[in-house]
Amino acid sequence: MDDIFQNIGNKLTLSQRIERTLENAIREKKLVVGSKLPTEREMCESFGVSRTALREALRRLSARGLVTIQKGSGMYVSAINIEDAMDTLNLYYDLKFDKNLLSQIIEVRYIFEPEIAKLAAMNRTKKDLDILSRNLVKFEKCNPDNTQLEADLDNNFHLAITKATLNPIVQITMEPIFSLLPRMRNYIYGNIEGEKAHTIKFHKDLLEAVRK
Amino acid sequence: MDDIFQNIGNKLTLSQRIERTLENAIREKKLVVGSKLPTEREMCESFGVSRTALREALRRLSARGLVTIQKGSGMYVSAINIEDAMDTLNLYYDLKFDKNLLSQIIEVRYIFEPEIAKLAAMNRTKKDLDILSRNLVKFEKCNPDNTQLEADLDNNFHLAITKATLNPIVQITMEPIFSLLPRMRNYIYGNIEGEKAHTIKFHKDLLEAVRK
DNA sequence: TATGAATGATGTATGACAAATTACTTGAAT
DNA sequence: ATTCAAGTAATTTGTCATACATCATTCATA
Repeated sequence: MDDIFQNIGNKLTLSQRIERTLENAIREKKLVVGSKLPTEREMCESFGVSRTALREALRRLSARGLVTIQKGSGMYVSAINIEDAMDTLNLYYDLKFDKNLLSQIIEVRYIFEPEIAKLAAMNRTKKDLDILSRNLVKFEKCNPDNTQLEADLDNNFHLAITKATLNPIVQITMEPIFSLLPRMRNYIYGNIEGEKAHTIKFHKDLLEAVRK
Repeated sequence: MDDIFQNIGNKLTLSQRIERTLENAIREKKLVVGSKLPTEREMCESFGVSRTALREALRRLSARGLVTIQKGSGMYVSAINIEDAMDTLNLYYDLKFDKNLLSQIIEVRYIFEPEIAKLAAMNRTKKDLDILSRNLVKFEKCNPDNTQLEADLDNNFHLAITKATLNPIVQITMEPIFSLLPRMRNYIYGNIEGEKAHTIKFHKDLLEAVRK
């Protein structure tokens, strides 16, 4: 056990230690969401660090969505909203995007969505059904050349189903996958023969599943 | 349409504009993953900004996992790894954690995992089955008081199934949900009568599904 | 080859000023 | 005397400049 020689070089920088300290305080709810942080000057004093180090720590926290900074006003603890939380995930998919990923995403959608539809069927309201069937009609009527509108309708259809489940986790889980749809458009439409008819059938099946 | 009076006050700070410029360059692959960025001094000159503004932009980017900074060496464009991508999502779940969320997560797992098992059944190897059945034996033998080991085994079981699907999207999608398991331990074990027996049955069913 | 100095990179500290917001003071009108 | 408004002062974050510390790499030298 030569643990003696390990674990030396990974010491954090000062600003990273400040970042963690503040992050932990937020995680442990010692700093309440919405509350105003002390001013830079005050925090520099209490931490005993320079403005440089403190500011860089706060830049990191704001980039991650934990604090909001308003020039001239102050810095506030902010609740991480879903959009920000998924931003990173979207970026990840963005950078990894290739044809291989495409087929895998389609696979995931085809195995998950029927289950989502079942869950939606248990919690749906009449309004949800109206939204879905109206969307389907529009999609069928839609001019095949208007790929933008088609993609939007398609995307909205699936989002409407996830919302009908009343389970936010489903929404958070699926939305990054749906968000890839616009980028996949060029691959799907035009490239694959009979794709639209196939999509319509898939949507009809889903709608039927949600109805029952 | 009084759009005339909107959209004035939201101009970005200098460091935020630098951040976006670099982010776009990375998204558009003008900056390749793994490549070394110019030094601070060089970028300050070409952007025509101070070191402060540039550094704060790079702090944001590093916090989001887009660049890695090594003291004394330099700054590098880094591939966002899954762990970092999910860090934000985990933080989001962490701060939102309550009993309501708990039941929703369980719901998601119970509707998704059988489908994942089906997909795994099509791509599994014999080795995958061995891992799963060995895990199941360990889990049954495990001392009920050792909640840590139980949770780890449980977690590993589900991770092994997702890996057997050979679809990384499944893994990325499910891992934040699985990662909540350790935090849910106190709620699940001890609080719910017969939970372990129920879990074992669930695992057996999944294993059977993967086998077929 | 191995040691250590020199160089170059990022990390931190300090002081100054710019820009935006907030708080306060002052003044006039009721 | 009270209320409201405008303008000013104070506060706070944003940017710049400079200096030095700390770590990593390079290179010269023994």
